[in-house]
Amino acid sequence: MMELTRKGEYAIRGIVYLAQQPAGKVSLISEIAQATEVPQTFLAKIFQSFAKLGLINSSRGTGGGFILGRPASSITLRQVVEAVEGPIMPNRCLLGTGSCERDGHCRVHPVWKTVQSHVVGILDGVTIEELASK
Amino acid sequence: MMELTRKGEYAIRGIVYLAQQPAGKVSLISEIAQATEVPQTFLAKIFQSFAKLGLINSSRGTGGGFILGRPASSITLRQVVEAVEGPIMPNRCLLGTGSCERDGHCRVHPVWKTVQSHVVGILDGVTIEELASK
DNA sequence: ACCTTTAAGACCAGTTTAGTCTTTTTATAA
DNA sequence: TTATAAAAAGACTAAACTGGTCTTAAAGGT
Ligand code: SF4
Ligand code: SF4
Repeated sequence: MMELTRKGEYAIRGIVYLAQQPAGKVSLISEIAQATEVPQTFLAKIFQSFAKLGLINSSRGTGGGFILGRPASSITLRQVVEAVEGPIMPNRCLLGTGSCERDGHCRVHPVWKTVQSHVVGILDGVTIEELASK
Repeated sequence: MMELTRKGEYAIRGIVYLAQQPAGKVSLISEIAQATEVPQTFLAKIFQSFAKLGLINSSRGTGGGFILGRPASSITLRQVVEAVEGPIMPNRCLLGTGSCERDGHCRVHPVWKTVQSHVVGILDGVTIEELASK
């Protein structure tokens, strides 16, 4: 239960690799894919999601590639995971009112809410900078 | 991310219903399915998993049905969820050594371990008795 | 015998996962 | 201005998983 998909795992590996590069260095997707042992075309998709959210900046053409969009210390593990896997949501009823007609009197509902806030708290407490340090 | 499946949701509803019945009362799968708004044949499968683990007792024939296998206070939400969804496992590398060759130096690994232990702790801290009280 | 009830397992449509492949766009360099 | 380099976009796919259904078998009661 609650397993991270390959996409999430690869996403973390990819952005951590970026954070480990010297400041200002632009990395090619081919280079990142090889270093992180992730299929290149799949990683490219993942990085597109990051770029849309501003987590990384991309540039095309000769000398192009990827670079962190903001300091590694301001990117949390939660942001990376949610960028590719969607919000952390242990049960459907946490989305909003009306998603389950039982949620008024349901005793299980608050348990899932607790789980959600704990997991969010843990992942928000870890930055990519911390993960990148060796 | 981390969403409980229908099977897990239905499993909880079903066993909580059983716990809400008067002591000694045997419930039919048709009755439970109707009360919990779960497809009957699907719920039957779920209850088979419970029976194998001893969480509930089943008997066939006239007068048969399902009854809790042990006190609701000694069944935790974790046991119920894991019975149908498998172990709580945020990432593959938590299964055992060797599942990821990076786990020695990996900084992400301990984060998933923390997530796992928190979620397990929360779900183990909730009994079906608590969920069944009205 | 006959009826009731769960057990077991085959089956299935739809969705998601984990990618691949091709074409297009943008940027640099000769 | 042409060639080259690189990411972006999107179509496509096989395999697995989800959320069930259906049929037959087994066990128990009358
Ligand atoms: S029954 Fe309770 S836990 Fe289940 S979806 Fe509804 S509100 Fe959430
Ligand atoms: S978190 Fe680290 S140890 Fe776990 S699968 Fe990812 S790289 Fe491997």
